[in-house]
Amino acid sequence: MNLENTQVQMRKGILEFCILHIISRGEVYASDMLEELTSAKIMVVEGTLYPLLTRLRKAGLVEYKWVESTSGPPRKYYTITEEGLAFLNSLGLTWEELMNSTNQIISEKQS
Amino acid sequence: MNLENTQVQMRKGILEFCILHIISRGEVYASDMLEELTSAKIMVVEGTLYPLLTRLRKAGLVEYKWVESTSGPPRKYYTITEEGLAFLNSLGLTWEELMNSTNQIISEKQS
DNA sequence: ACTTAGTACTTGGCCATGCATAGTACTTGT
DNA sequence: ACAAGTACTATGCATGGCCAAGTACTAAGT
Repeated sequence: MNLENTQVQMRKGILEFCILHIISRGEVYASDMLEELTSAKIMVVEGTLYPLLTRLRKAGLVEYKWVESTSGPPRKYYTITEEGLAFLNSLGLTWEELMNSTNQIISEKQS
Repeated sequence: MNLENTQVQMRKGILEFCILHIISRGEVYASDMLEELTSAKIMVVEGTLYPLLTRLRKAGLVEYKWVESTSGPPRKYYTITEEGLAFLNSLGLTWEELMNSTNQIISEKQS
């Protein structure tokens, strides 16, 4: 029951939401996402991101195509699917509700 | 990869935060917490709450005392400890940061 | 007295997910 | 050739929410 562990738990589910959103804005590959997540101070490592992308693809929420790179191996560029967009919308609502609920609770004063 | 599942994931970690906060506001027992969480639209069931309370107690973040009830079996009334208060403060910061980070990402427009 | 219903708490096992770690494959620079 | 950098893959672990079943105590009905 340490702080770091709880922080990890808080990120669960949110990550999926954030990544779907990033992909929905245009073609990106893994390193793009890592960069954006890091700049938003959401720490993510490869070992988390890649399996998640695989899950999203298997669920039909995203697709990818191989694109040759001028430096290094080819990259998987991801795009969101129709189904992914619908899912993203639902997640947006869920996030809104969760934020409201939590803020409602922590704004209650001592009774 | 269904919606309900992701909603569960999003709640992870947040729950701990919410419950600690509720306890910090005064003595409560499990049903009080369930009621408040439900009224804030955070769905929680017994099988989730009781193990969590046990974890919090083992970690020294909360304490409880048995109190006789006029109707039904005695109840465990929980209070927060010094250590729990400190932990709660850290979680508050973490929640703030997570909200900011997530909102930063989902507010980015199509590039 | 016995049964039924309601309340409070407990326990064991399942599953999804983030993460650590190690490994593969390709390209470029020296 | 070799090293370094980049991109992706695979395995196994720990955490924690949830389901389901169970225990224990009290109060009300007959």
